[in-house]
Amino acid sequence: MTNSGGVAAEQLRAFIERIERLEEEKKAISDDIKDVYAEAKGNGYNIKVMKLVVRMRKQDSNERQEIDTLLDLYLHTLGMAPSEEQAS
Amino acid sequence: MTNSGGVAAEQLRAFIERIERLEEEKKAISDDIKDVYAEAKGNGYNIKVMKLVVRMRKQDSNERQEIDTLLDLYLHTLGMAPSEEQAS
Amino acid sequence: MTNSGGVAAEQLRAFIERIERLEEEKKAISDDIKDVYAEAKGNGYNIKVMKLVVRMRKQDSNERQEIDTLLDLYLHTLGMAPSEEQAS
Amino acid sequence: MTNSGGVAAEQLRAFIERIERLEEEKKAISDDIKDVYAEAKGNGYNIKVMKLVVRMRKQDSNERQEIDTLLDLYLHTLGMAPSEEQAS
DNA sequence: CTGGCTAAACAGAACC
DNA sequence: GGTTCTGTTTAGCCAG
Repeated sequence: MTNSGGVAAEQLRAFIERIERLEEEKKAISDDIKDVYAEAKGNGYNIKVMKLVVRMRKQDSNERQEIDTLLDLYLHTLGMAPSEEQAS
Repeated sequence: MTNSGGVAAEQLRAFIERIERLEEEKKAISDDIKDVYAEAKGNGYNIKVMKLVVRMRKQDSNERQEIDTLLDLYLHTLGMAPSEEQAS
Repeated sequence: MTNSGGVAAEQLRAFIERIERLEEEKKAISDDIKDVYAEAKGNGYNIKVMKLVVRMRKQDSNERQEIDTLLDLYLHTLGMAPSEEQAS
Repeated sequence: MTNSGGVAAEQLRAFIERIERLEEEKKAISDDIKDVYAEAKGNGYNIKVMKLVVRMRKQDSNERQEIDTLLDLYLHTLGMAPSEEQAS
C-alpha cells in the first residue's frame, strides 16, 4: 500500500466509524420511541392513531393545504367530492 | 371537559410530546450523518459506495449464521448446496 | 441423494419455479402501473395526489369511519379539533 | 364544468381506472403466490425458508458484479479486501 | 444552480 | 407479537 493510500485508508476508516457510531445512536433513539408507544398502548391508547396525530402535527400546514386543494379538485372531477356522496 | 378527560388529555399530550422530542433528536443525528457523508465527499470519496460499505459491515456483523443451518437443508434438497456447485 | 430426497428435490424445485414465474408477472404489472403514472404525469397530473385518490377509492368506508371517529376523539382531547383551530 | 374540465375528467378517470385494473391483476397474482406457498406448506415445506431461498436466488441472479468493481477499491483502501482478511 | 429522476432508507401493512 | 414485505418518503445524482 502506498503512502497516500495509507493516509486515505485511515481517513476513510475514520469516516466510516463516525457514521457507524451515529447510526447506533440513531437506532437507540428509535428504540426509545418504540418504548414510548408501547407504554402508551399499556395505558389504553391506540398506537396507530397516535402516529396519525404525530404526523398531522408535524405536517406543514401550507403543504397540507396544497395537497388538499388538488385532492378536492381530483375528487370533484371524478364525482367523488363529499358533497356528491349519495346512496348508490 | 370532564375530569377523567382532563387527565387523559394531560397524559396523552405527555406521550405525544415525548415522542416528538425523541424524533427531533433522531432527525438531528440523521443530519449529522449527512454531514459526515458530505465531508467525505469533499475529500473525494463516493457516497454511494461508502453507504454500501457500511451496509456490508452491518450485514457481516450479525445473525446470518443461524439461518444458514436451516437453509442448508433446503439448498441441498434443491441441488444447490455449495459443495454441489459446478461449472455449468 | 436418496430416492425420497430426489422426489422432494423435484417437488420443491417445481414450487420455487412456479413462485419465481409468478413474481416475474407481478413485477411486470408493477412496471405497467409505474408507466401509467408516468404517462399521467406527462399529462400534467400530480402522481402523489393520484395515489391518494386510488387509496381512498380502495379504502373500505367502514374502516375509514372507525379511524375518523378515534382520530376526532384524540384531536379533541388535545384541543386540536378543527372547530377549535385558531390563530396562535 | 367547463369543456376543458370535461376532457380532463374523462382523461383522469381513464388513468385511475387503468391503474385500478392493473392493481387488481397484481393482487390476483399475489394471491396465486400465497396459494403456492400454502400448497408447499401442505406438502411439508417451511414457508419462511422457501421465501429465503427465493430471495437468495434473486440476489444471485443479477447485478452485484458491477458494484463489486468499485467496491473492491474501497474495501482495499479500508484494508478489508478479501485477500487481506486475517485473524484479528 | 435548480429541478426532475432514480435508487436507497424509512414507515406502515400484512402475514405467520 | 414478531417478522417480512409493500409503499412512501427522502437523498443523491444528472441534465438543462
